[in-house]
Amino acid sequence: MSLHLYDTWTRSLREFTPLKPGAVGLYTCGPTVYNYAHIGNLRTYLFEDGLTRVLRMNGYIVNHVMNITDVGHLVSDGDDGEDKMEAGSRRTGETAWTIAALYTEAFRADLKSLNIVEPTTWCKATDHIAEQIAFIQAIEKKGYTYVTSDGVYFDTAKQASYGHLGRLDIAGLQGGARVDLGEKRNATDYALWKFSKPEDKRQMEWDAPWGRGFPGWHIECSAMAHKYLGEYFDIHCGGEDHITVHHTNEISQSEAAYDSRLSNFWMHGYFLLTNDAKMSKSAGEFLRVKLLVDKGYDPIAYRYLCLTAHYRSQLNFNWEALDAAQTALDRLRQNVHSLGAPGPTPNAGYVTKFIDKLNDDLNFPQALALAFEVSKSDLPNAEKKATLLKFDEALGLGFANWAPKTVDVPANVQAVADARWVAKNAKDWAEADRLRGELTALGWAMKDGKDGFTVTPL
RNA sequence: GGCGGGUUAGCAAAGAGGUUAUGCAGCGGAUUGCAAAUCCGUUUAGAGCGGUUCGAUUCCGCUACCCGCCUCCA
Repeated sequence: MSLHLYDTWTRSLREFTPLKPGAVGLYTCGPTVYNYAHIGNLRTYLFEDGLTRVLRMNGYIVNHVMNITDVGHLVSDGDDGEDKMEAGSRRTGETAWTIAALYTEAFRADLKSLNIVEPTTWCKATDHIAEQIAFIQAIEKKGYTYVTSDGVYFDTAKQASYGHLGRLDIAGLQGGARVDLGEKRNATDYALWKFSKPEDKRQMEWDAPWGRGFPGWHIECSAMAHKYLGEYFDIHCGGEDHITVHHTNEISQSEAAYDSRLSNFWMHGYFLLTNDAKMSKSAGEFLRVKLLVDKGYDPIAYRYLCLTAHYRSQLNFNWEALDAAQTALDRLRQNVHSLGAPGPTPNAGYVTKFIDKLNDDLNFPQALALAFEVSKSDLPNAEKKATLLKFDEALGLGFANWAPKTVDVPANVQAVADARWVAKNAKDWAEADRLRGELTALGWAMKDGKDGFTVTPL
């Protein structure tokens, strides 16, 4: 089947056809680099990585743009909280610029550890201040802005189309508003430009026609997506939380400036839950890839775990599930490795079936199940291997480069093992068992094979 | 308060109106001097109540519970 993707804009599955034949313009909302990414954040990037891999498998050239938010993202409460970068700076004593560089590098290392293909273009908000100011001016020219004592705001009441993506019920919103409006005219109005307060002594601030300050959060994505992908491109992605506010406002800005809803498809990855609650940076558990590694897991096991659930379902993380993923991954890799050299062509029937599953809105759980079916099938080894390597172009589990870990065996351990092998072959079971005990005491396990043995640390 | 999603076996999690999801764990067997690994087989399902249907875990309704967004957020 041809590629079908779920579009949040229409709330339905739609056939994907690129706006320009053969090429796909993709924008994915990147991290705010004020802290490390947790594995919940990374689930969304894994979903987007799966998407780009499937697009490429369908033969498209993907122009993937991801932003780095290094300014303007406020800590709390609507539009009057503290800037996250400045807060991070105060917390650590480093400059805001150093913080941004540090966490950007950490983020890229996390992506790499999960075998996520990097975007073709990275763009930083602070490198595009001029574009953002120009974008705000375009919106201003159309008459959608107003100025308060603390910034320039978008007047959402003037935009009849506002809120379609999130299916916002504006009246209902106002009834339950939890945030003080301040000088904002409407609950849904949002900041385009914020003025520096003299007492804040900001490290990141710029001159603009309305006054010295910094850009609002939503404007960076609209401005940079516009710059790198044009007024209307194929797919825009982010986490499910972006549906009602961030993406709604990106669309709002773009419709105001140049009458475009920015992207043909809007896709959203759903949250990772821990203990049946959202994992968040501001509260509760904060699991980083580093913690998984410290606990002895391969980061790819986390990737595997994410593949077992559909991107539009929330995934409930627990350690038992990660254990299961690690074990399954190890066995699958070992199996693929043991198949030897791949043949020239994968099995066409299985590949078609595989792509069909992925083309049905990225059904990775079923695609993965198919990988197990192939692994257990009676295809010749070379063809089986070629097929599974082909699958891995989408799965990204790194089959091609994986090999069992080789360990250096200390000479004394090797000597005991050799002695036990001799005893075993002489059917001297008492001696063989005694030497096995000796190896255990040394911290090593010995596994007998048909023609030899292996020793591994316990 | 408004809007949206969910409830599947021990755990995680899919599809499909009637035919084994899958993985991990468990259990049984083969193999092994014993182990380990591997292979084969296999037990546990679909919140409750009602409706539609020859047939529903799958469609519809109600109830209960859970989660997300509406506020920084992946």
